[in-house]
Amino acid sequence: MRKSKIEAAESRKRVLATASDKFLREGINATGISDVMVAAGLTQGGFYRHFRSKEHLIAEASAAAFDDTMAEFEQAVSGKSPREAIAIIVHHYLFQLQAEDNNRLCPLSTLSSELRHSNDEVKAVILNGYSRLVKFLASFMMRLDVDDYLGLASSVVSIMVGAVSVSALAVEKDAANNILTNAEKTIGQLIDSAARQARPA
Amino acid sequence: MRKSKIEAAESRKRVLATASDKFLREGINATGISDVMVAAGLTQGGFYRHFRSKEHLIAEASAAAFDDTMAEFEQAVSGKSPREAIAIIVHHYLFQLQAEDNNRLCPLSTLSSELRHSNDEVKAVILNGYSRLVKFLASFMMRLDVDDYLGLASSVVSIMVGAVSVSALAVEKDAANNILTNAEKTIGQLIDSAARQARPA
DNA sequence: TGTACATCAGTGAACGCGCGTTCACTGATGTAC
DNA sequence: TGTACATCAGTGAACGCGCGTTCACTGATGTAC
Repeated sequence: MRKSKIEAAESRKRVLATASDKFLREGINATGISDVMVAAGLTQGGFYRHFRSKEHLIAEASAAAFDDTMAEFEQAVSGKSPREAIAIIVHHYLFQLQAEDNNRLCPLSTLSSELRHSNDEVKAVILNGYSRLVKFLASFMMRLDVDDYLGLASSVVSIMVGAVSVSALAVEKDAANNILTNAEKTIGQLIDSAARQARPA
Repeated sequence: MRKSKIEAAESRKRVLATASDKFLREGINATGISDVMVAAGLTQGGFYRHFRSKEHLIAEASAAAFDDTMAEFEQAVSGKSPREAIAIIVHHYLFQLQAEDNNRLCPLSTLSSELRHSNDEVKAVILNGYSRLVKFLASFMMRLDVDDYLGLASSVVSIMVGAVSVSALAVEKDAANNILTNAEKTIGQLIDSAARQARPA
């Protein structure tokens, strides 16, 4: 039954990707080890060859989710102007649950309250992802000569996370879209006014 | 062992208040029926005299939490000018977890992702609470002649919810305060510019 | 290169535990006469 | 107003279930000679 090191590494990746997907889509508490392993084409007993505990899986799966999200963003904005890049990121982020190919959800919005009581390692992973997103947005704001680009980026991420979190609870689709559209508009105004403020010297 | 109707009603209220507090502070999944009942001075078997299921308790406890939050806000802003009122609400909301007497947390920030997979009744309660908060804020913005007061209020709530959600995951207190302070500053700018825009005719 | 043995990825069953829920019971309260 | 009975708030033990984790085992892979 033993598999080669290459196969084992592939198994690990598959488990991680499956877990990440299931955690984001169905929630951490609702997703059991057995669910993940079976969906990854293995049996639950094998889990502990790859991860010490569910807590460790959560940490690694969250990190992987951020990696994927950031990679997708980086690809989506390549060659775009700072303004376009920001608009693309914001739109992608806000409508991540509405998109048809919604295969990249962000743990910040989707798992926040479920992670509030996990250990510091997991929290650190999530906050690190938050920082990466803030810095990524801030880099484009800097190129727009925004004064406090880190502060603004932080607030923009807060709006996005809040809007996605709340909209995910809306039973009616219109209510969700309304929240997200408002957030997008407000962010647009924030960028405009910060960029305009900075321009005249 | 039977208690009078008055005592029974008091028991129910006590269970509800205890549940609300424990859910917000320790999480819904981490809080068992037995935890709630014992903390309320009863035994777990009695729970089902008052509530049909945990799901129903969650719905009622969330509604109660919103009632309390809104009641506290209304009291805190009585007699204040619209600008002051908004500033007070925003500050109270943002620093709800940092406050020493943090006995009134908002389910929107604290339970969002845990509630994403509950039934429509629970979701409706939460979204209703969201609407109340938005309308409450909007009422003061209207008095500041803000054009799209509902839209702005919606975005302000999104910022607040996002900032509190993310800050709750920060291991270092400075990081949390930074996120919250940025959010507060950005909201201030939004209000200022929306109120200024509206003034000149 | 071929052989002998150790390793270990993966299996499938079992374990212990805590959860939400049910239930038979108690005895004070409420109600009908 | 007093009495007899039904009601039902609360108790405490039990139930069934699913969870995270452990474990003995298998047999292909890796390694040492």
